Amino acid sequence: MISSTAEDYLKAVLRMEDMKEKASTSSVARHLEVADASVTDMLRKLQKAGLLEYKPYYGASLTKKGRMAALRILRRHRLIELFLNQIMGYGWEEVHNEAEKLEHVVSDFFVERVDALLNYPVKDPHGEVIPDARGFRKLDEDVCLAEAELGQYVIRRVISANPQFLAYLEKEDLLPANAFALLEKAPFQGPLKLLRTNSEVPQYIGLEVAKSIFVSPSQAAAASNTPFHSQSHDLPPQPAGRKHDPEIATAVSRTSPPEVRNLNKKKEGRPFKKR
Amino acid sequence: MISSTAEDYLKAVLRMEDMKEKASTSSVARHLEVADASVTDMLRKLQKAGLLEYKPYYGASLTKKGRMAALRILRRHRLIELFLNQIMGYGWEEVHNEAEKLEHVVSDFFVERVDALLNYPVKDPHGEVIPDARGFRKLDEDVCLAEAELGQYVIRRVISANPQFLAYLEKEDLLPANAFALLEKAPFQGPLKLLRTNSEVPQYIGLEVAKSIFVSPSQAAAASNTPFHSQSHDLPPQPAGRKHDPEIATAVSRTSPPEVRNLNKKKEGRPFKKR
DNA sequence: TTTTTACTTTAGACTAAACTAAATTTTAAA
DNA sequence: TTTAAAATTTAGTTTAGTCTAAAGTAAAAA
Repeated sequence: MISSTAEDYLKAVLRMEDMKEKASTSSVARHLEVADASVTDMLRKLQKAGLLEYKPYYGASLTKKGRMAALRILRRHRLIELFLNQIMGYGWEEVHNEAEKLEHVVSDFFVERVDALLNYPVKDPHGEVIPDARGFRKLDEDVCLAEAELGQYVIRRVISANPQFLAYLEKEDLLPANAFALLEKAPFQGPLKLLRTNSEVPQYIGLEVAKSIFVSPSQAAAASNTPFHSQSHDLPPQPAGRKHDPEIATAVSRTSPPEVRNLNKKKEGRPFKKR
Repeated sequence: MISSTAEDYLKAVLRMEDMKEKASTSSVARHLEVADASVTDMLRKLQKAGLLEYKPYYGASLTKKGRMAALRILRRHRLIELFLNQIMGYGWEEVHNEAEKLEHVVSDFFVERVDALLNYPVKDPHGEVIPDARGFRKLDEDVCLAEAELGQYVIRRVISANPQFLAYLEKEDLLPANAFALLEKAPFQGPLKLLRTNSEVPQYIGLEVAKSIFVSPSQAAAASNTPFHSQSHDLPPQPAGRKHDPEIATAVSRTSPPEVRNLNKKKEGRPFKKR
């Protein structure tokens, strides 16, 4: 049995591998807000359990077994986030912390129930892809807005667990699946000038904000309306080399949208954001 | 902060006090399936925290503070059970174990969301009363079927966490709110002969089974249809002596029934029981 | 090459929650 | 009233997860 603490470590290593960063002791420590020494300890335990390879002074990398365990938690986390948002009436900025707890506790039955209830969604409220039950996932091709050229874009995902930050983005209507034009980038870490599609007034956001937003170019009017279901044109061309990578899922067409309940949020009156 | 382990201890003591049993070290240990010595340890800690009075060799009793904490968990447990049953499509025999985990983990916001989603229910799927947010609860007047006289009854609650046992009761259609006549009681721990209202064939259940079922006499056709909402005639006459007992709730009339989703259960095909 | 800095590991200790075994207190029986 | 049995507490361990302080390693700067 993997403890929920261990699950958090695996998740952190997976996140870093996804970002193509080295999973060093200190970066894991920073992620989990524990002391470096605690990480060394745990990495050794996880290696003993066959969940990752760990070479002293060179950091860790997940084994197949560890990768599956991490993807299992990632799936739970993202399904639960969507569940909280769509069924329980949470705001998108509120889902992360609750999901962080539930993901370790809930039964597999619960998770599969949620999956069915939401009609087998492919993305969570932040635009992140939900791995399927076997750990497959189709990763979007996107770029960080902070590094993007001028042009037309669709927001793919937003990487942040900070409720205030997410609430700000919601206020600015910078949510996954929304389209906009990047008009200007001021020099010297200056702000970006954006124009949302179907909006007249341009808006300005700081570079730090842009660093958390990932986008893909929107050719013509191809922008998808919902972040929750894949469109076939989302599929990147299958790269040639990697035949059996469990994370490149075969395209599955999914149908009807999830049954969305229109609930109000806790500070009543504020209507539930329709996306 | 009260640990979830501590919460389990408080819940166990509350259950015993409800049953008018002494909360002795060994009985708590039996309930929680831990060693007696562990209980001694924990009771002392809980006393230090002001949650219960504990006299060595004579057992424990909850303080006001401890009682509130225990009722809070009880409320969570029962709301979550109903939530799993009504919204997540769990069978009534499946809800207990999942609720046992979730009750410690979920935020207050989640609990209040559930309460609202279920339209402020007063009973859980087993017929147990759900304390309100301030710890008030109106306890049903019921008797154990094993000790009941012959006559007409309504099932009030079923006390068991055993899924097989609960599945058996479901098969026999002995569920909270169902009405029946007790026709015979065979001597020497013999079986009971019942006739369910609107049924032709009598059924026989063992005395052990009857010990888990709590009933109240049904005068005429006064049987309530749903276990989830209080009927004003459920209210027992307010006892004279105890003016400020926080557990005797003032009667609150509650309206529309909860929105029930008709979901199928996991071993698909088996339709969700309508009550 | 040497030194400094940043990162990593080791060692030792702490807390919470559990356990077992032995000692003590209470209760019930002779 | 004494004694045996049952219940409870005490004492000493164990395990998981964390910490701090000190020491070691690697890489960058001088």
